[in-house]
Amino acid sequence: MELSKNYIPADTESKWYKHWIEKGYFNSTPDHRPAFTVVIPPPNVTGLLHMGHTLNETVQDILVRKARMSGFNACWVPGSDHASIATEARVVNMLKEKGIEKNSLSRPEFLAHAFEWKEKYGGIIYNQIKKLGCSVDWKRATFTMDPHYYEAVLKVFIDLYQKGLIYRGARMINWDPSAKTALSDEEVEHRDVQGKLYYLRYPLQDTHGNPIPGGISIATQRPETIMGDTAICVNPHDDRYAQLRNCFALVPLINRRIPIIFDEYVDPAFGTGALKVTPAHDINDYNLGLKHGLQIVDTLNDDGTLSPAAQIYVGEDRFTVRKKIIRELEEKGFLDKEETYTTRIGYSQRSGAVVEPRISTQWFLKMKDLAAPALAAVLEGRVNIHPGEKFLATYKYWLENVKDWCISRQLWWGQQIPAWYGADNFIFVGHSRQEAEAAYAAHAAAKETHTTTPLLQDEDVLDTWFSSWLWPMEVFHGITHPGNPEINYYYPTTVLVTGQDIIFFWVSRMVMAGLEYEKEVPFRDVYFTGMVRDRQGRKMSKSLGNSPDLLELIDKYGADAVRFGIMIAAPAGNDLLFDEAALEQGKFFTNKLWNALKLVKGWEGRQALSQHPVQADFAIDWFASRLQEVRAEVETLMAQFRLSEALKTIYSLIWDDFCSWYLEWVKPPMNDLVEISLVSRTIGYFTDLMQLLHPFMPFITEEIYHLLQMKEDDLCIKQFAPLAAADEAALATGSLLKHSITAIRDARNKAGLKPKATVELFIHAAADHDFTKIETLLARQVNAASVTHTHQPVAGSIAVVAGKDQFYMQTDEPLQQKDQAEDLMKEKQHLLGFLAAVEKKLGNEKFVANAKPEVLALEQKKKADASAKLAIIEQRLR
RNA sequence: GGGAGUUUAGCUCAGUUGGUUUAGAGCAUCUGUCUUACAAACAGAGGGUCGGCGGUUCGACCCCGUCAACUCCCACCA
Repeated sequence: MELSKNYIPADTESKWYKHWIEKGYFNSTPDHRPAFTVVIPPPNVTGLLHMGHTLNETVQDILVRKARMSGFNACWVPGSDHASIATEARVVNMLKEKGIEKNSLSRPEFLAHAFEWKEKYGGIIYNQIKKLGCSVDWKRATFTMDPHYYEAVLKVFIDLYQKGLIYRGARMINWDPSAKTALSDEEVEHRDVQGKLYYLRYPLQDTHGNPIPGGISIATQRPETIMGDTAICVNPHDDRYAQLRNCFALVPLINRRIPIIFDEYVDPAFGTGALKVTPAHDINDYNLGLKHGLQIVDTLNDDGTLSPAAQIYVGEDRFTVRKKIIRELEEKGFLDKEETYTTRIGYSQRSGAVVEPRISTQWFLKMKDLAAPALAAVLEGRVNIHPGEKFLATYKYWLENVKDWCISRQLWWGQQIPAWYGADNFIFVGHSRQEAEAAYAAHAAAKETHTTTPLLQDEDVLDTWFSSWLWPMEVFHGITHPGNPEINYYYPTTVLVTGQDIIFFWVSRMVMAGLEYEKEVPFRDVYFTGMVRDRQGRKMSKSLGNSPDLLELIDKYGADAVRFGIMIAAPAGNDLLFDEAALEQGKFFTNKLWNALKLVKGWEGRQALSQHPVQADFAIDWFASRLQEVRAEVETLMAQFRLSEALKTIYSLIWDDFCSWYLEWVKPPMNDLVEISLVSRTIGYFTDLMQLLHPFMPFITEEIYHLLQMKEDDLCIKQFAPLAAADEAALATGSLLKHSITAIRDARNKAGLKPKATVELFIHAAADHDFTKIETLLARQVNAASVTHTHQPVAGSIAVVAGKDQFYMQTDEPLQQKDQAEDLMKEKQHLLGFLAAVEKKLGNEKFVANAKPEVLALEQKKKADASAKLAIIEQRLR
């Protein structure tokens, strides 16, 4: 057996992963046990796991493994999302590289290419999830375009349509000219951009059509949209423009006559106080247009080029036109000036293109009635958000001000909208073409029309989130087969772990869908992980190149170290600053575990009965209690989702308590025989520690567990024994022992004793301190030839005051006591000051009157302890 | 513009209803040591006026006010 390893080798990792699957540990079927259900936030099917996913997946695996080991029927459902826009964009690019244009293909042909792509790249994500050790139930893997899922999405669409919640309407929407699709507000990212503000001079005409000299100057960032202007707007209280009532302006270059309108919306202080109104290309202008009954001139095509309505520059790209038109305006004297200006521009989150506000016919979902119960569920605590208050306000605000959801997308990759259109404004929404045709025929019969216009299905697909919001239900077929045993058993899920950035896209909408279709929230707890940033605090992004490759990291450090590194630095809900140094620490930790294993395994060949009758007894008792004490702490921390702290606690238990204290206390001298019970007890503790650590670092713990037990069918991943009570007295004595050893070592160092120098130790212990159990251990740890209790200072010795105890040491080696008097004086000063403060406090009537009894008792005890210590010090100084 | 959050050692963070915390941990730094599981270790050391100011209190990292810096979300003025 090779024990000196850096970290667990990759083949061992995959060996255990396979073994767990074979033994069925990841599988779940409904049974008598309570369920612990987690559904994975499905990653984009063609994506790669980035560090944000790694964090999320690790957190979920920790919770799931912990629950499984605690006796729950743990079920973690994996899956992936078809991610309509992002995936379609990638498929289109892939086809373009092959020289195939999307619009040269039929819809089925394109979908065939897309599914082929999905088969090829969809496995990458799953492979990464495996490498990370995620204990998901692979049999349940779901894709949001699986046949049953597809059906569920349509069913919900039809149902909501029939309930009157879905409607078709013309709206100003966010248009992505690159993907040629509408985007929801949430899919638009606003970024500050240095732009230019152009001041254009529009000629004016009075009510009779005569020119008014001078014209009017108007500021705009988008000179290419002037052909869509249908009014000039000024503030009615702006004296500068009061005389322009009923006058007209002429759009430069095309000389279209447009009215001057008055509205308080315009801020007189901004720009020139006059605004050009382009209802087709700006949401605010659109609203103004509605209010004032303005004409709408749409000067753009769906790909961002100018339409014939623009009259000039037709067919040229909007940004090219901007450059050209400015030149022309300048040449023709319409440009007054230009200035630099910082503005916020909307970008498509999916394609990166600059979003164009545009009027278009889309499908919408009314949100108001769905939002109210979803808000109530959270406010009433039926869904608990972690960490606490932080996201509650945002969630509340969004739901209270929710707008209707634009759910149609002009794409092919996704669930095609089950709506059919015929002549005579016939619209049918239903499950199949047959149904639609029957309805169409009936419609025609009723109207007595004999049209030959064919029935056409809506070309658009539904927004990806319109499928994702059913995720916690449909992974258990809850929509397609309501009330089936699985949905009844697993729903609501226990906890959702996701990034805080999709609280609106996904979390709130899942709550809505869950309440609508299961009459119950989809999850009890939501744990929001922070954003993963690099060590300079920058977002991880492809463009910065600061997002490390997960598989490379696993290759370099091992999956356990990656999980350790990412968890140790991830405070709940706060951003995580990713630093490879933390992964290194994880690797060092695994190394420490190997070394401890090496020590314990080394004992196996030299066991004997009763070689160390007394010496290790206390240590063994103490560690049993210490282990239970920390397990209880870890339970509490994990119940509060304070995973990072739980890991730190376990880390310290293993490194400090187990390795540095316990193993040192019980370790027999080299080549000595080892008592059998010590070996078995130590192995017992070690395996317990492995089980405690297992949710965080599954591979190494399983491997070490196996090497300690050497039993094929006994795995670390199994259920963990229930918590036992800790012996308080043993814990207190253990602290006393640690404390004493530290204090004595400290004094030895200060006295300049050699590390191996032997001393004689005299203890003057406080009344409530019992050293009898630990004297032998203490003596060994500090190289004391003998330990004696004394009631007198020992002449010519080194004295240590530690707490209420004092230790004296005598040695044959020369002592260097030079610093001692100084140290004691310092401590005396400090104690005097402290005592004065306590006495002042106890002398304060108001304090004594108001303080709780236990606080008062504490102060009394502090005073007594400090006085006792002071007495000892004074005795020494004399 | 509106809202939320953060600010404690060089870095990342703890600090639980204000009272043994004259503020703790890990990492990093420095100094020793290859000591019999472990130099990927062990033994030491240095490092903070708890963002600034003011207030409440016998007592404030903790409560209140104010200012500052940073982060995020929402809305968005041409």
